[in-house]
Amino acid sequence: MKVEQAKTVKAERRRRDPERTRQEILEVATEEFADRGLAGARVDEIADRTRTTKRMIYYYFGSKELLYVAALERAYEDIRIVEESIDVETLDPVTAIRRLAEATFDRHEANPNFSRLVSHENVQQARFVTAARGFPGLDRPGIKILKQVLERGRNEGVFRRDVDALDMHMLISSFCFFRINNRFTFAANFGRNLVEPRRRTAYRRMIGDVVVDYLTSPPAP
Amino acid sequence: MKVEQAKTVKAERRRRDPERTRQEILEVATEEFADRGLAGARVDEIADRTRTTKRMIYYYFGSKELLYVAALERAYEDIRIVEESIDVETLDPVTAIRRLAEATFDRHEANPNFSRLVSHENVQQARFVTAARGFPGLDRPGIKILKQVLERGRNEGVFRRDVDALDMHMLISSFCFFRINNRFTFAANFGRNLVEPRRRTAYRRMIGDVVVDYLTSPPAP
DNA sequence: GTGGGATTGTTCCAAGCAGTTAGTTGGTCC
DNA sequence: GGACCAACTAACTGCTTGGAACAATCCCAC
Repeated sequence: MKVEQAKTVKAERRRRDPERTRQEILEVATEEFADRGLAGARVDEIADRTRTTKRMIYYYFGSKELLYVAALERAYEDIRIVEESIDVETLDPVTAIRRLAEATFDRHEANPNFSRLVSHENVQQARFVTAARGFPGLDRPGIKILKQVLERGRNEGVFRRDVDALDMHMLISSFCFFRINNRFTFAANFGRNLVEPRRRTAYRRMIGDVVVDYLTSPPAP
Repeated sequence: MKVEQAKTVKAERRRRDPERTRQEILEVATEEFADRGLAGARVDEIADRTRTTKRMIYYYFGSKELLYVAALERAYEDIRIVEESIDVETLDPVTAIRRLAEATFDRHEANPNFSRLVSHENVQQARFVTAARGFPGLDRPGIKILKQVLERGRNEGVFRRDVDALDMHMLISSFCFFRINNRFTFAANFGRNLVEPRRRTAYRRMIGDVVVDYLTSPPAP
């Protein structure tokens, strides 16, 4: 079915469009690498699922590794774009932090390939995230916003003082990441589908509650 | 250096010891698979790092995949052993849940290869955790304990009522898992080493606080 | 139009790798 | 002391796969 389609499209081509070819390779590669990792992915397979040939992959990206890095970079960019769409400044800190948590939650949900690529990276000790110097922005804008909100909360006396922005980011990310990334083994081990639409809202609220409850509790002596 | 050592040991051998050979293969394989995943791992490499040969791997385990499954199974067993060492029954619910969170935290810290293997599994959609039917115990004992503690807390009126044991397990695991598993990309992106001994205690307390604060807050209307 | 750089297609190869074949050795039981 | 078998070794095989060679074709500037 899919193959048939692909073939049909393939037939009516031979119009030049470098940008589109590049994009298409990148898209297929992202999926393939997310699926199987750098070692598991097959360049031939990527080529077959594209409207172009293996030659083009090497023409545009040079090597399998460089293609992988390109896919990684794109994934990081994609996930960062949504970041600043919240008008955090006008909200009270408690609502603001909840919104931020929910935004992270949605982002992970919308971009499952991101988690999987990151997973692969970690498994090989972030060899390529580290290697690609000048890697897109380091997520910093998101952290800055977080920092501001935390500070306002502390100044207003509603947030505890013993957490910083990176800790908060970690708490939020871990929950969102785990829910997407580990849904398979979780389902296999406990028979619960973490991603089920029915549960989505509940978990979204849950991470919001977790964050708010934690931040608004006084630290233990 | 390492190679030298290995060679020396290799020289003084040819004593038969099947059980030990099996164990040694399994140990090296666990590391190799955790490092590189099923696709990335090399059977030759595993053999080289053992005091035995590739043929033995096939002799004892049959195939690369079966060896992988064996390693996975062992990892799950290892992580489950520590589980019941807490005398949760005698503690008040708040302390008990904190202890449970800390135990999970310690377990992940002590067993980083577990997280990595699980990560690989998820990346390939838990093909093998699912395949190996009768997979060791489904973590259930841990969940049962959690359930009891939550129930007692609810009965005593200190815990909120809108969370169940699996949700709690997920919240706790996600934090502990992320800290170990994503430490590399986190360090690369934010320059913070999550695993640094200096921070260990802080994060251990943090997950305890998070859990307790969340559970003891009244749910939003 | 046409020359030449930018793209795309086809074919092949050498290395890498899972898995095998064919045999050897050590130990145990009689 | 030798028969038998589980445990072991080494060398090999054939397939897969990243990558490169070598053309062919397109299309824009002039």
